[in-house]
Amino acid sequence: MGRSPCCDKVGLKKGPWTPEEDQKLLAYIEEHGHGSWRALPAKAGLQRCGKSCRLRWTNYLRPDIKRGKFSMQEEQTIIQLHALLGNRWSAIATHLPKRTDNEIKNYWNTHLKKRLAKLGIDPITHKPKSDALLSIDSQSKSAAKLSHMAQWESARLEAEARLVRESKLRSHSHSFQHRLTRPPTAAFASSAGELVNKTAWNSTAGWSKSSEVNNGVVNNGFGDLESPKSTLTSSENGVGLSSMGMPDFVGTASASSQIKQEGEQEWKGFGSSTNLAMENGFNDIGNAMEDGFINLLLNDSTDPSLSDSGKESDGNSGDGIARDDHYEDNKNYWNSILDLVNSSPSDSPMF
DNA sequence: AAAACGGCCAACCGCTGTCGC
DNA sequence: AGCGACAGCGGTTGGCCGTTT
Repeated sequence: MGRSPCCDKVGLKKGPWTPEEDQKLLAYIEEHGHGSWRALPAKAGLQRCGKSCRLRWTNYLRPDIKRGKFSMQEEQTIIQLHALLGNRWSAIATHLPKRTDNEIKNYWNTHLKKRLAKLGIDPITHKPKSDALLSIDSQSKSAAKLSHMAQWESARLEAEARLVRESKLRSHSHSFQHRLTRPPTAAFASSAGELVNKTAWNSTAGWSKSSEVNNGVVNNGFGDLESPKSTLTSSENGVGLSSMGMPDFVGTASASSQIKQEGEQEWKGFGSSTNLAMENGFNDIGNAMEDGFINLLLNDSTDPSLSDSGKESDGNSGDGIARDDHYEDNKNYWNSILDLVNSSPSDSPMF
C-alpha cells in the first residue's frame, strides 16, 4: 500500500516559508477554504507540496493558534495527559485548544521532559527512576495501582477520542466556512460540546468570540488559562483534565491541597462534557495524586537549582504557592501518594 | 571579537488509517 | 479485495539564535 512521497516532485520548494508564501496561502484559504490540499498549491500559486501547505496552515497560520509561552495550567495539562496517554500529541492537543500538537511535542521534548528527568522521574513512565521512594513491596504495589489507573484513564480517553472522530465524521461534509466556526484544535471540546454545550461552536458567533479571546492572548502575552480568576465559560478553555471528574478530594500532601484550592477556582464551572461521556466517575484519589505530582513538577520549574535556565520559569509565576521547601514537599508528596493508595479501599472499582 | 556550543522550533519524513473507486 | 489518494500523526532534523568560552 505504498504511495509516492508528495514532496519528491521536482520544482517544489522546501524549507522555511517566506512571508509572501504565507500571504498567498492565507489569502487563498480565506477565500476558498483549503478543500483538497493536493490541489491547493497550484491554485494558490505556491511552489509547495500540499502537505507542506497543510502543515504550514495547521501549525502556524491558522487563526485560532495561541502562540507564546505555555501557562502553568497548560504545562500541568500536558504533563498529566502525557502520563496517561504517552506521546499521543494530537490527543493531548485536543485538551489544549489553541495549541498545536507540534508545539506541544516540542515543548515536551525541550522543557518538560528535562524537568521530569531532573526530578528523577522517568519521563516515559512518569514514575521515580530510583527506588528511593518506591523501595518496599507495598510501594511497588502502589506503583502498580497507579499504572492501573493510568491504563484505565487512557482507555477512557480513547473513548473520548472516538467521540471526537465520530463528531468529525458527522461534520465531515461541512465546508470550510463551517469549519471556521469550529476551531480545529478544539476538536474534543467541540465534539464533547455537542453532547453538553451545543452552543459552544455552533455559530460564527462562537468563532468571533474565540478570536477575541485569541486576540487578548496575543495582546497580553498570556492566555485565559493563565489567571485562576479567568472566566471559563465554555469547553474551549480547554484544560480538559477538568473534565476528568476532578476531585473533591483533599490530599494530605501540602502541594496537593494547594493545587486543589487553585484548581477548584481554575476549573470550576466547565468540563463536565467528559463526565457525561464517561458516566462513571474517576477515582478522585488518582486525580488528586496526579494533581499534587504535577504541582510539584511545576513548582520545580521555578527552582533555579533545578531548572534548565531562568527563562524557563517565566510562565510559572503568580500562583502564590510558596516554593522554599518544595524539595521536601517532593519527598513527602510521593510518600503521601503511596500512603493514600495503600489506604484506599481495596474493593475500589478502580482496583 | 569570534568560535564553539547548546537550546529551541519550524518543517520535513515516513508511516498508518480511512475512504472511494 | 486491492489499490491509490489523502489526511493525520509522531519522530526526526536542520538551521537560527542566544550564551558561553
